[in-house]
Amino acid sequence: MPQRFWLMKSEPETFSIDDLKKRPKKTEPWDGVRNYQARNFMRDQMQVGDGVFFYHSNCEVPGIYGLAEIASTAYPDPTQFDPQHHHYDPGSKPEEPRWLLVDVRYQRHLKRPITLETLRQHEKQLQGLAVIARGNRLSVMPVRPEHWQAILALE
DNA sequence: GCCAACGTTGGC
DNA sequence: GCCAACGTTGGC
Repeated sequence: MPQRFWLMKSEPETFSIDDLKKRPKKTEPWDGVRNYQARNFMRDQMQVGDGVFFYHSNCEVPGIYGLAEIASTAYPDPTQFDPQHHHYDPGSKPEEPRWLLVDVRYQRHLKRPITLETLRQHEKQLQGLAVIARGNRLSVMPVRPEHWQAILALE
């Protein structure tokens, strides 16, 4: 199967690309996804080695700040079973987990961020890129190979 | 199955 | 902090 590409959002105050770089093995379980469409991408399509744009959302300058890769296939997100956890889901049972995650491994920072504003400036070239679509709220979204290349060329 | 109310996301 | 967009919930 050919390599796929993804864009994954994180609020940098919660977990930034710098945090990912500091993790043991530079790898982190991407927990807390509680959206079925995003879960299905992880469950059905993500493969080890897929490319990831690490996107900072809900911050001063939203945009892509670094590159990462998918480091595992999907497995159950343990935080869904922890009553103390912010992402606890009382409706999910261990024998039938509702929510999954993948491990994400740091690759590198971009020389400078590719901001949302920059992406929008290239909307012609990036037709269909979900992150610049109006009202889009998905935290995990696919990036077409031609868009991946075009965005990297903006670095 | 409809749809109003509500909660969350996330840019600005 | 505002608020538009949109997903989810729950009454009917």
